[in-house]
Amino acid sequence: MSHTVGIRQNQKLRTRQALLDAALGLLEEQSLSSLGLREVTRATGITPTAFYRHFESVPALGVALVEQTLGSLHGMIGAILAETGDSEVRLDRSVELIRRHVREQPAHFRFIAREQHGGVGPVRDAIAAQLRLFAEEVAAALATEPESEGWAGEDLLMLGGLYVDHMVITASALLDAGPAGDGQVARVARRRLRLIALGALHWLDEPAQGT
Amino acid sequence: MSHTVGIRQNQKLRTRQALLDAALGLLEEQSLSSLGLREVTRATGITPTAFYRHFESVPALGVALVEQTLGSLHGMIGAILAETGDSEVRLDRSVELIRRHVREQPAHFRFIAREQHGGVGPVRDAIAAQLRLFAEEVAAALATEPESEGWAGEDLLMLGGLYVDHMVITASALLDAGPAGDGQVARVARRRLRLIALGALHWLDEPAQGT
DNA sequence: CCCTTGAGAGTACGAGTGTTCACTGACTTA
DNA sequence: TAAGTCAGTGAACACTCGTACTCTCAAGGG
Repeated sequence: MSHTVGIRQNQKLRTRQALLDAALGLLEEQSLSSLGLREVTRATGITPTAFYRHFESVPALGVALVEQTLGSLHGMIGAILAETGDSEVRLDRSVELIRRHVREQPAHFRFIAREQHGGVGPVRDAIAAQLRLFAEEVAAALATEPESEGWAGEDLLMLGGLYVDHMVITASALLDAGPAGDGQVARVARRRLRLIALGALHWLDEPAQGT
Repeated sequence: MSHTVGIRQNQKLRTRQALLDAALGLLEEQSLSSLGLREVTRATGITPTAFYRHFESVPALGVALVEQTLGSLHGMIGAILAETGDSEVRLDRSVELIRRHVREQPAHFRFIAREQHGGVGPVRDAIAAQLRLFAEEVAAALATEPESEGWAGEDLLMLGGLYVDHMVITASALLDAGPAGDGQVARVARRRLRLIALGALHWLDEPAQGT
């Protein structure tokens, strides 16, 4: 039939995914700018030349990896913020959710943390674009809540970015701590978020002044 | 005389510094894990072999670079926090100070931002150690202020770390924005810090609960 | 059923890598 | 001033790297 995916196309996708997986594994202990094309293909089990059938370069593979890693997390934000309940409880849930994700897929988070400021321009840009998107999603979610009444759009985006940046910091700290010591990290992360939420609660107490 | 530095020792220090400077320059567009020993010596103007007279490896050079870069900033924190005046004014001064430093030595800050989560373990550790030291210095400075009365030591450290992490984020954002667009970045950074300070102000409003 | 397509193999090339070695020659010190 | 120290040299080692070729051969459309 015409609509079947096709054995061939299917196999190509599997190889492509194998390349991405192998690269992610290798990136646990080095950064993208030092990752060799041959190294990736060797770990995948294909010839160096075959790499070009899937990506035009290693940076291009990096960008694909960013989109696959962060793209799958977009639903998460809505899910957290849609939860009803005390903001305190919600923050605790958020931290716990991050901890679980970091435990389950450490390599993905390490990759993002590492390449966010890494040496490969296109990958940095791809990550920055995704994180900006996250910040906007958080800002949009916050806007629907009663506590955000009277907030300027710019300030909502500022707060969204603040939360997103902290999620990244937290993920990175959890990675560094490892499964053994991430309890303490999560504890501090909760307090940090609580302090920020407290600041947001009193943001409109006095009229904004200055710049 | 016996106490003169000596032409020889002096020249050695100059070459060592030339290696550090050359490396820093090369690291503006790549990360340490992809920086070659030959590349550095070529930019310095010495033979690859001579590198070993100064550092035992490229990662070791990276660690030296961290200490030189962050070590020189330790005085800064005390200077800012010792300032009297409104906390609002003080935060603005802090952001302005960072902006000036980033403008003057962009390569240093880019290096730290890049290698904080980079692929070279010893360098990551060196940066983490320095930043932890900064957080402790900030916490100690905060402890001397009347607003911090009643704060637990752990929470002071949490707040210190929060400030330090934000300084790093701000520096990185200033770099990405460039001299042209760093006004907007500084503006948002001020608001972020203001919100955090506001949260700290109300931290003791209600008794701490939970973990 | 044959013919086109395309993922992957295999080979080869020049360039770059970290590291070792014996060496030179200017500085230091006794 | 003679002996020793040591920063830097230059050649050679055994790699790895990205990329350009040609080639194979199974899948899929006419």
